[in-house]
Amino acid sequence: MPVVSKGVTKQSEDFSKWYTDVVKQAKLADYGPVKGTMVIRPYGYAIWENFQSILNQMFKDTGHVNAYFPMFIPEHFLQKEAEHVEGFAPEVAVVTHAGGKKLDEALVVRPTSETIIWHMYKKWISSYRDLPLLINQWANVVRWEMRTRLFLRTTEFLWQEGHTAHATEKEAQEETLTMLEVYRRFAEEYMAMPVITGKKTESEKFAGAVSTYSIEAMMRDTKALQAGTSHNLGQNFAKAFEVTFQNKENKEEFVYATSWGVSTRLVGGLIMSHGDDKGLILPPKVAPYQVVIIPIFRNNTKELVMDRVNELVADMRQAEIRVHVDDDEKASPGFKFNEWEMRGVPMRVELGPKDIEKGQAVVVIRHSGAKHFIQLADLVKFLSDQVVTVQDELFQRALDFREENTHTVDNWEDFKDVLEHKGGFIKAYWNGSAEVEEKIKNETKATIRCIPFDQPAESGKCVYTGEESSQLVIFAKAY
RNA sequence: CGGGGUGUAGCGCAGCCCGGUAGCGCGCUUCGUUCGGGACGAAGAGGUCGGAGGUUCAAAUCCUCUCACCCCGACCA
Repeated sequence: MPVVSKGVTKQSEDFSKWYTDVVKQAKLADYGPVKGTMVIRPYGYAIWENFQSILNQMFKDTGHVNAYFPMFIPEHFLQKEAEHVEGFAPEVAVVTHAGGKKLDEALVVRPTSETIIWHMYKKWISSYRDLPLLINQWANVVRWEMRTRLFLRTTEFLWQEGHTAHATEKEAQEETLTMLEVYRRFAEEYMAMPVITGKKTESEKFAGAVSTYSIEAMMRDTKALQAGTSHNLGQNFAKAFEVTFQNKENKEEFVYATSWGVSTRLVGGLIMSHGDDKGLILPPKVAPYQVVIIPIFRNNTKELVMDRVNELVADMRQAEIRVHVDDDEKASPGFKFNEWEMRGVPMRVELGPKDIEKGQAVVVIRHSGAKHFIQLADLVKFLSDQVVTVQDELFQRALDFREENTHTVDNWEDFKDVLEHKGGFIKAYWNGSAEVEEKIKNETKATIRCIPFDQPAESGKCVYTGEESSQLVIFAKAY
């Protein structure tokens, strides 16, 4: 027999390769024919759909409604906000020809929708009574990035973008932080992915924003992933698009804005937060299948086993457990065990004639490998409990991992040493200078991920200059 | 845009240096035996060798041009 590679590359060998192997072998996504594009396959899309339905409810619970704006934007719209155009111009795709002829004005394929949305908001807002306007859209956007990676950075990606308009600066700031908190809860409670919330530095903020906030997660190679952002846009877009309203005092004023978004990048974050050398590990709350049943039978025991399996499936569905039965007779049980472990299903139930004789089933937990023999009568209850337990354990495990790989340093030598030999997040004081931030980036490739909300009471010394500084920030190499 | 690589069956690759009948593994189809940690046997199907041009009696192989994708870097809510 020739040596055939089975499974995925080990994380310790080549994390990047591991990631690509998992995405492809677990059938989450595939490369599209155009550079940087991605086909999201049904199993990957099912994860995204779970994200969508949970987030959508959270948006509605915070007062937002959905709408849809066109993907084509007149080129001059983008130029109305100076910082915005500077930030996005290099990466927009532009349509110059359509309908068989050259267009009078080229059309930009949206890299984000602020401009077209604020063009419309101008028509819709005239009084304080029209505010706040709280709209979200689920859409695709296109950014012509030079380097792409499946889910993490693709030429076209799916996301949601919230765009809100407010009468006061205070309200806009509250909205910005409310949505960041929605993202934090989603990441931690559903994706089991611990995140650090904080503010972006001036150089890292969104093009056109007054301030940007983000949630930052640590991947299993200890690199950082910006998993969601929320921007306070101040009056920048209102001024660019002349969106004013009359306040209660009958005075005309520019509207205050926010925007916030998360994308299919979150799927990449999910993969890299929990996976191991066997492949994907999915938290139960967002897994397409929470349980996979592997029936084990021969011809003469098929009916016996499948009857029992069908009963169990009905009971599990009753209990709202997402269950899949792999009754493919072409593949052996051993093959299926490996296959579904690689695809990250949180729990596996094995049921064969021997089990039925004993009135039990074998349950194996994906992330721990723990094996349980459970009486059939107790099975649904056990699995329901495990949905919660596994979810908690995955979060705790990811949190422990992040803490183990977060280092506090107070001088430049240690900073370089830790970054080179240990990696991970570095907590250090920073004097607030963009110049210093830039130097650190150039010398080490580490960037300031955020200025965490969670700040110590006392000040410290800037890790680069030694100056007394009040801000403790998170440095890391990032995706 | 710079550096490196790869285009040959659905996927992964060999063949190219040294021109002469296009091959291997996996997958796929059919049948049978299997089935509790990646089963086995037998019989099959499947190819404009990325594209264009050139050299030659003859090109996957040599030459020229070209296109695409991947990796590293620069760049990047």
